[in-house]
Amino acid sequence: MDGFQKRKEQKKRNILEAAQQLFMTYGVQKVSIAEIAKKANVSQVTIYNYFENKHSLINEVFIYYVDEALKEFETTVFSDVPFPEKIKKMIFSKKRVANEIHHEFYEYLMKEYSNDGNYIERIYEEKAVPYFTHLFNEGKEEGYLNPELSHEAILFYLKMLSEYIQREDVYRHILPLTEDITRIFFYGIMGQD
Amino acid sequence: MDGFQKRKEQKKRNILEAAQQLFMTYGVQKVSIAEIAKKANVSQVTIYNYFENKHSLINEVFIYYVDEALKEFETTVFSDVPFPEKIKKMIFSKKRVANEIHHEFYEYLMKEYSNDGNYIERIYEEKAVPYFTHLFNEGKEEGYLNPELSHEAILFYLKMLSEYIQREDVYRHILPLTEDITRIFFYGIMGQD
Amino acid sequence: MDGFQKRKEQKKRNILEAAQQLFMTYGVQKVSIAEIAKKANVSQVTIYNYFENKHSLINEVFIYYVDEALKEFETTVFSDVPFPEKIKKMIFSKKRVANEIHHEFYEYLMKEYSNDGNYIERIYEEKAVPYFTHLFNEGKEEGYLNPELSHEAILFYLKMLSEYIQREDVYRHILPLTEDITRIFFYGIMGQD
Amino acid sequence: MDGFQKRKEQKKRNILEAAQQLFMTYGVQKVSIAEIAKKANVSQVTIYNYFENKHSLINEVFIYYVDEALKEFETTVFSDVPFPEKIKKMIFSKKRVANEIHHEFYEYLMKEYSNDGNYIERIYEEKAVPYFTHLFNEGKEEGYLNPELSHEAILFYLKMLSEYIQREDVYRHILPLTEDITRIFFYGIMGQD
DNA sequence: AATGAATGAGGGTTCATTCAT
DNA sequence: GATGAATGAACCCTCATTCAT
Repeated sequence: MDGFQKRKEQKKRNILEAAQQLFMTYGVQKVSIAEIAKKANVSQVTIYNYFENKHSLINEVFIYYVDEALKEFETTVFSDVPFPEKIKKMIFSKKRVANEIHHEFYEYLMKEYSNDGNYIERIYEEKAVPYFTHLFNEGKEEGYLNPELSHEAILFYLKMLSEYIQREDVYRHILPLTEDITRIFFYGIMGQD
Repeated sequence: MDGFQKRKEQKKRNILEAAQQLFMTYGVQKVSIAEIAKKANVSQVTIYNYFENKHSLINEVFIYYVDEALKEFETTVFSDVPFPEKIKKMIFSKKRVANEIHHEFYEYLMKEYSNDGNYIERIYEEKAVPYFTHLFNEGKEEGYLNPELSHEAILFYLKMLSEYIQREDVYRHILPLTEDITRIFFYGIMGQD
Repeated sequence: MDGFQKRKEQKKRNILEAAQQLFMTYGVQKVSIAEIAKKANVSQVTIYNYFENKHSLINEVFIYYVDEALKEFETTVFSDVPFPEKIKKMIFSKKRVANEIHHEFYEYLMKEYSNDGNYIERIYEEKAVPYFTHLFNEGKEEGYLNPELSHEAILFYLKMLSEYIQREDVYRHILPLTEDITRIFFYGIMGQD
Repeated sequence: MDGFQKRKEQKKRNILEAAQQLFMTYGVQKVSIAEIAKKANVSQVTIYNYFENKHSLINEVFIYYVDEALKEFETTVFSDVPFPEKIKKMIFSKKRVANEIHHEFYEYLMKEYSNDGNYIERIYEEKAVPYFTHLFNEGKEEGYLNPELSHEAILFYLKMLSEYIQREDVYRHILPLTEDITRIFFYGIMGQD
């Protein structure tokens, strides 16, 4: 890729990142193309040179986002730390992790253009699920996971937790509860005697 | 309250309910005043006669909604069923329960008009928290709750679970996992021997 | 129809007429909603309150236009003047006559929304054609029309002539030719001896 | 002209022809510079290297078009067929002939940039009119033309007919009427006894 | 109190045209 | 000379809100 292409890619990435930030802060619908253009320091039309329309942009932001999250997730899963640490990291990492798909994006795509969502979902199944399987098997071998539990149920909790914690309004409130939340995840509200 | 007032109240309630339904189906931003007016069989201006502006309407819908949820919650807490049943009901009831505040409403109010949210929050604290305390004490007495856990942490899980499950897209996928999810909530992913 | 309705109708007519004039002067595409609004002394949105979108407006202008032309045409056909006079009037009347459908309108509707055109065409066939038949029969009886000629061919000339003459740029140039043009229509370029 | 110049000329012609085709199919206004560039396989800027702006391009396309038509016209006029055949050919040739100037082009130039039109008109007068004179004299000599008729009036009919028939929507409908239309042109609607 | 009518502000999108390489 | 990238202006249309009855 020559310098020309490179700069183009860079600009596209700028737009994507500006859009991503704004989308996450204000929601997809509230953000206008004009705002994104301003934040990315380009004209509105430039955005249209890179993306067919707003929906395309949203879609690409979404893919960009999921890709980045997947990478981070992979790193965590194959890192050299004990199982509980991995779990903790996945739950509380304020950085986005793969098992979490921001709610509004998802709903938006699902509702408005239901077919596109499937594409995302497919990628997700193909890439993320194997990582989870790996992780859960590790957990079981080390005795941290009740082998009778279905992967789906555990996954459900993980997704829910990390997605929920991702939310600004939530995150602020639960920082002091970190320990207890982890405990509940591992031992339940009943705890162990 | 005379018949006049009564009819007036009724009309207001019509508007609130029309708005609520539309908000929940399409999201707050996607719903226009015109649509609400149509669904409530009134003119747009009539809505402005009852509510200062769209935000006021959203706010009142929100309050209306929380009130209804609180009532339902109260019924559950003081009902004559075992503790685990109550928990299950709170988590999986597809009907709205008080510990759950619909995501988009909440975010909307928080983000756009952060002061108003406090009002809601205050009501919430004053009414809902005591119910929770009652519930959790009952749980502890009956040995279902690890007394070392903070109420906040348990509450966090409850809210998260019920809110998350409320989502259409989630609900469909986790019905078969009901048992496991409850189990994790009570005993954690590690389970008990 | 009460005064309320009446004023509404009047306003709609204002918009239609403003639009019609602009369309005829500058062509359908060159005219913006803003211009029409300005000329009709209303806001842009008011136009959208009366017409679904620009295409709807064009369509209604078109119908309005055809209707008026039909009325005028009817008057001419059943008026108490000799056949050649009627023909002359139909050809040279700078006012629009029914056998003429402005080119750009027609092309626009045909090209962009080909189904709508059929509706117009149907009305046209049902209403205009009988008038023409009446006129042509009169012409034949009085010996002004070669009975061997098909109605279609004569109609073709009539439409063509009046539509063509309607054009500003053409009209200016052919005023002095009126007599000859009529002559050619009746007797052809060969003339009669 | 060296090979360099030649290639340059070729490129310019490519652009002109691409533009002409698009203009005739979709109308002048509907065609964007981007589309022309795509069809001519050049960049948008290249078009601006050859033509000052869109209007210049339209203008040159127009001239290009008239030139081609003139050539064709010349061929017809001086061809070795009887007068009536020439006339028929000029009227019904679906190929463009010189006495016809495509409506939209003409209107566009006349309306938007009325001064330029004169230039075209001048060329037209200087080149086309002599051909017509030649043709009409031939017609008179052979007894096909009423010598009392002004050339202008006959020309008017010719232009009108060929231009009108050029229109897609018209052409389809009048094919079966060819004979009658010619007859009317020669003998009028009254016919001859 | 209720409504039909009207509107200013703003959103997404397109286009002719220019900049920079 | 040729191009990819960038843009200001304009267009169609929507929406929360107000006016006038």
